[in-house]
Amino acid sequence: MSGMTSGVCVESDLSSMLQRSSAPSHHHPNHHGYSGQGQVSGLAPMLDYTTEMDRYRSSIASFYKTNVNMNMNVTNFPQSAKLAARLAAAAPIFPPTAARLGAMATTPWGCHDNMNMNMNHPAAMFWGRPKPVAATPTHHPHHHHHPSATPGHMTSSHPHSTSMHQSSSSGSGGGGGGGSSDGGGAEKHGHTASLPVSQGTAHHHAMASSNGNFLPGYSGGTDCGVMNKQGHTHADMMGLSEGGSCNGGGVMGGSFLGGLGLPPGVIVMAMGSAGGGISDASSAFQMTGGQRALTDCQQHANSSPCPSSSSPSSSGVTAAGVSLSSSSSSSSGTVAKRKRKRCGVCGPCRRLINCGVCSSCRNRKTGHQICKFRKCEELKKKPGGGGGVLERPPSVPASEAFRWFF
DNA sequence: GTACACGTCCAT
DNA sequence: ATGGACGTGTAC
Repeated sequence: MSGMTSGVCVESDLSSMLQRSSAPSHHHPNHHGYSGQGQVSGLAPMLDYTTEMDRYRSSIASFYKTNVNMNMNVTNFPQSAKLAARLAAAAPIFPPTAARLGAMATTPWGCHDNMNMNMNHPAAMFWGRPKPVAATPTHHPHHHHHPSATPGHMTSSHPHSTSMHQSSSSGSGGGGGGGSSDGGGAEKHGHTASLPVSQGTAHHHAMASSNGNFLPGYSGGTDCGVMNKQGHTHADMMGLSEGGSCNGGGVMGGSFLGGLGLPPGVIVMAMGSAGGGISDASSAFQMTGGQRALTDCQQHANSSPCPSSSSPSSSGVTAAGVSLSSSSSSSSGTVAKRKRKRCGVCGPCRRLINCGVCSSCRNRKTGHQICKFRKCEELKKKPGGGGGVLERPPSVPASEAFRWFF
């Protein structure tokens, strides 16, 4: 951010300079100790110009760097990104609209920028054109953006740094277990590699950012494979993104917008599954999610295709997501605060074997914790999570279900 | 009863 | 803020 800020700042500086090129006085005494003193009134402008240009260039560079590293610079456009995401999620059938709206949302926002340029909007709008928000609607062609993953992905997913950490250290170890190798090592690699904006489609990032749930072991033949084809393994591959995964919304936007990608029919069908074809999705979950996949649905009761109705296994769980089980405390009217369960569909959940090297594995007896690499993404988040009714609608269900179709 | 794993507390 | 230890709920 600082880089961006400076970039903006410089830009204004430069523009102002250009406007009054001959003006000996500068309003940036900080940058040039002598400039403000008018000692070399004749050369000062020239020197300043040069230095300013240098700074200008470097700033631009840093700005780009920052943006790219920020995962499509979404963080710069949280509002629009969210909006777009929501729209996409809300009206998945018409992603173009959502996308467009998302883009629109961006525009005014940038224009609203205050004089302080806190948010660097001007700069973002100008320099960031190739990526950000536009990102939401534009480069969907290839990657699938997860509605929730988009905003704040980088930050929120950072908790992962932990696992990433481990993966790198234990690296092969983590994946070693199932030969899943977890791409721990490839992670960083992906980041640096995808820096250039020149890549027609910044799919690497988007992909990665949205993805996350994919452990190499599972990634085979899945939608996200697109990325693999690129030969890049993104940092988030370890299952970073919250509920990441190549989600439906993004995919749809992409396929519809770009006209490429998956057959519309398939997409529609997939989305339908999230709501109507629940059974399909759930079965998929069951297949790979493990025995608990079904019961886990209690977490997503709000928006997910919880197969509770069809799964007797989930004893005390109800469609409302509220525990009616006689067991737990719900002594009076207070909603029981049941233990959350694994979502069963995220990357970690789908992982079947323990790494055997993480602290949890090593201290299994005393730690009572599940392998770090198997720790459900959902459980890593705060329990409350703000209800997440709108914030991240179908983080797992819809998107995850979607995934199974590719 | 046992094993597993989530939630919480506490140390760093 | 992060990670470890422990209590305890849940499933078998």
